[in-house]
Amino acid sequence: MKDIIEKTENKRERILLAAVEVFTCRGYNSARMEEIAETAGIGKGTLYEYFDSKVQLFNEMIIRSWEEYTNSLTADSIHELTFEETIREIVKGHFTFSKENKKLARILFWDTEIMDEELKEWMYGRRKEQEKLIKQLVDKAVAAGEIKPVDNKLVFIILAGLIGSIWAINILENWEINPEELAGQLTDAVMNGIRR
Amino acid sequence: MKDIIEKTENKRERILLAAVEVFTCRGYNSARMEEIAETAGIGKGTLYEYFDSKVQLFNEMIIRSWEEYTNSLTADSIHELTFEETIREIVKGHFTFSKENKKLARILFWDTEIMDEELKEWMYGRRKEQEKLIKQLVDKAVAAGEIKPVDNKLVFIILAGLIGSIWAINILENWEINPEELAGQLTDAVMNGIRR
Amino acid sequence: MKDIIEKTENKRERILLAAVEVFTCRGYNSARMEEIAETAGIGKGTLYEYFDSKVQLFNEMIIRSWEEYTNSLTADSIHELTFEETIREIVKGHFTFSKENKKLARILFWDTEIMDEELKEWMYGRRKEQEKLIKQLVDKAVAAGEIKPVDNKLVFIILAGLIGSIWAINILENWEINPEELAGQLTDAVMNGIRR
Amino acid sequence: MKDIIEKTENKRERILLAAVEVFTCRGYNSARMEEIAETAGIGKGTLYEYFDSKVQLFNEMIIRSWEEYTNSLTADSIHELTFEETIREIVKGHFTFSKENKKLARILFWDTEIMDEELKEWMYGRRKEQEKLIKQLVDKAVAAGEIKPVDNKLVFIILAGLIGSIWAINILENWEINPEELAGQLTDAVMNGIRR
DNA sequence: TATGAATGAGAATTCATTCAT
DNA sequence: TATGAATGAATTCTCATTCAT
Repeated sequence: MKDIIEKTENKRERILLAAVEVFTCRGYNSARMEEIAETAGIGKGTLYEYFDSKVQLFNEMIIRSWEEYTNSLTADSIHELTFEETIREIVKGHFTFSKENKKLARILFWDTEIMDEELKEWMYGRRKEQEKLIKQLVDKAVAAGEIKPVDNKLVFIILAGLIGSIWAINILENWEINPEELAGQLTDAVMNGIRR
Repeated sequence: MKDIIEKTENKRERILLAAVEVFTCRGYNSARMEEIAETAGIGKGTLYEYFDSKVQLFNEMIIRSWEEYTNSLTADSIHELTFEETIREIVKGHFTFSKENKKLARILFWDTEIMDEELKEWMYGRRKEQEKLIKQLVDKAVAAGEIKPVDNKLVFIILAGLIGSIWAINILENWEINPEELAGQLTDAVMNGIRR
Repeated sequence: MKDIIEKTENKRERILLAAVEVFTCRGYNSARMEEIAETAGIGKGTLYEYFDSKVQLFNEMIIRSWEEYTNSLTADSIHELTFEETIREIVKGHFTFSKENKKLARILFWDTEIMDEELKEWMYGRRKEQEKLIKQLVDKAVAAGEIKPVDNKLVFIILAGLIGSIWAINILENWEINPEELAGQLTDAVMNGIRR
Repeated sequence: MKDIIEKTENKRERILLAAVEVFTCRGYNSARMEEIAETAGIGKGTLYEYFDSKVQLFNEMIIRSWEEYTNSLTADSIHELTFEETIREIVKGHFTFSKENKKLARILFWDTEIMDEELKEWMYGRRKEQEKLIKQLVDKAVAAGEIKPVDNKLVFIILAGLIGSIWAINILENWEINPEELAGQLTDAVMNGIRR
């Protein structure tokens, strides 16, 4: 991480990278602006040339991280896949991201305490987008006869749940499982159920 | 809430109720001991007659709330139910509790950052208990031929995910859904899958 | 000490004994009224039935202890002794008291920080009394030709100094010396000097 | 004092000077960090840029003051003096320092209660150094036949006593005496005794 | 533009003292 | 008279933010 930060020329970029590092390690409240500055290799005062306040820096960091996350999810090929394949890809992508960015994932998906109203609203908007996307997928799959005519909101809940659960497993334990394999099993369970 | 606190005679109880109120509204770090005292209708110093520190008060509040939660889940009849019925009861119970204790539920199930090591360990133990319980249910159901010979850890993940997801939905929106109905639909999806 | 306190019937007395115990162990600032109450075997509120405040309790304790100290010094036979014998008795008496009441001695003779103006003045008066006494002894001895026609204030300084020094030695180290012997040596030095 | 502080450019220095002022006037426990800051003419937070805590500031102040004290004592010519002259110089030096730093002297030489273990040990070491020095002087003087073959510890006690006494006289009264004169008289008494 | 020394508002906690019982 | 639960003023220390250089 240090190397990446050091190599980055753009100051704003360096600060954001340092913010990820420090906020995820310490949590919002325990993170010190000074440490962020040090990690970015700049002076404390310089932070305030690029960001108005701690909370604004945090918000921008979250927004940036979220964009990285969604970029990592959206494969170009997604439109040509079946519903089942799509679900598998989404679960796998999320799991991979969570595995690589354990602590960031927690803040991103669960630490609502530290968010101010502005960020909460922004986050709500993003989640709604996700929800809409999933619902479209479901509706398309239902129309195509691929799955039962199930409530699309229900499917979203199930998927969001699985995804959250994966994070929890990921964070609380050190479960060494292959993203590919887990995605396959979960998708199978969702598609076919567990009844004999 | 105010009325309930005012009616409570026992001081320790009043403080714990006030703590739930303030910690859940503000989050741990933004919660002020003074506000908790005011909410409890007592002096600031009195808090410290009953609890050693802010962190201890928080921990006791969490532990107490968890116990209330588990008490609300465990129906006496659980041993006579089929696996499917049991799952439905668990989901319903969790949803009901989460609906009634929205903000508490977030802290209880997701805000692990603010917990100190002691509390984290305690919580981890409780979760392991839950996990064990679910796994036993799964194994029994598999043995009885009720469900496929599925990995019991996988089922736990799925259930924990659904449960977490319900909370998220619950908190982010004001989704007016009947616990009974939701529990039925989710259980059906888990049992039978969504494939046509 | 505990036994003595327990045996004492008079409440005021018990509190004063407990105050000596706690103030000398903890120092004024670290002493807690609650601990004094506990040591005295009474309720915290009861302290305030007998003493107006912490500082007043401290003052009364000091005054009482000082009286005990001076009582221990004044032998009845003092008027029949020579100057040299008197000095020896005073040094010995002080040393014995300091040995038995190490911590009390420090507070009594040196901890002026914690004294309020009232107590400081009282203490000043007591010291002046001592000074006057010594000066009278010196003048008498000079008149009797027992010692050189030395400035009586100087002798007081020397004696007070020796006495303070004894306490310091006493407290800082654990010097195992016989009061009798030390008194003899010091008195000899003072009387005859150290020049060969 | 105020002027000296105001003239001092170095912040650390200003704080130490202010600390002497406030700690000696109020005593450790009654001294407020805020008052020290005000006296130093800086903000409260700035104190903590230079010193970690109240106790650390106090310790550094003591150590610094002690060094000033010992520097003031050690004349270069001390090795060429006779024992009697040396004693006279030491007493005079101590008296001069005590006169100029009345309240500081009390804390430095007598207020051991408020010192934490670390500082107590440091102080104990310094005192042992002094003791060793005096003992060497005594042994040399005995060997040279300058004084009686007296116990060197006894002489240390006597000297330490005189020195302590001087402070006490100094602080409790406003005795206007010439250091030179007092040193002469005391040294004479110690050397020759007071017996006619 | 970059800096970091200086700041002071704000928070947890303590404990002498009060007062209803 | 005796009590101890309740109190809140007072204190240390933190750290985001500012601003002179």
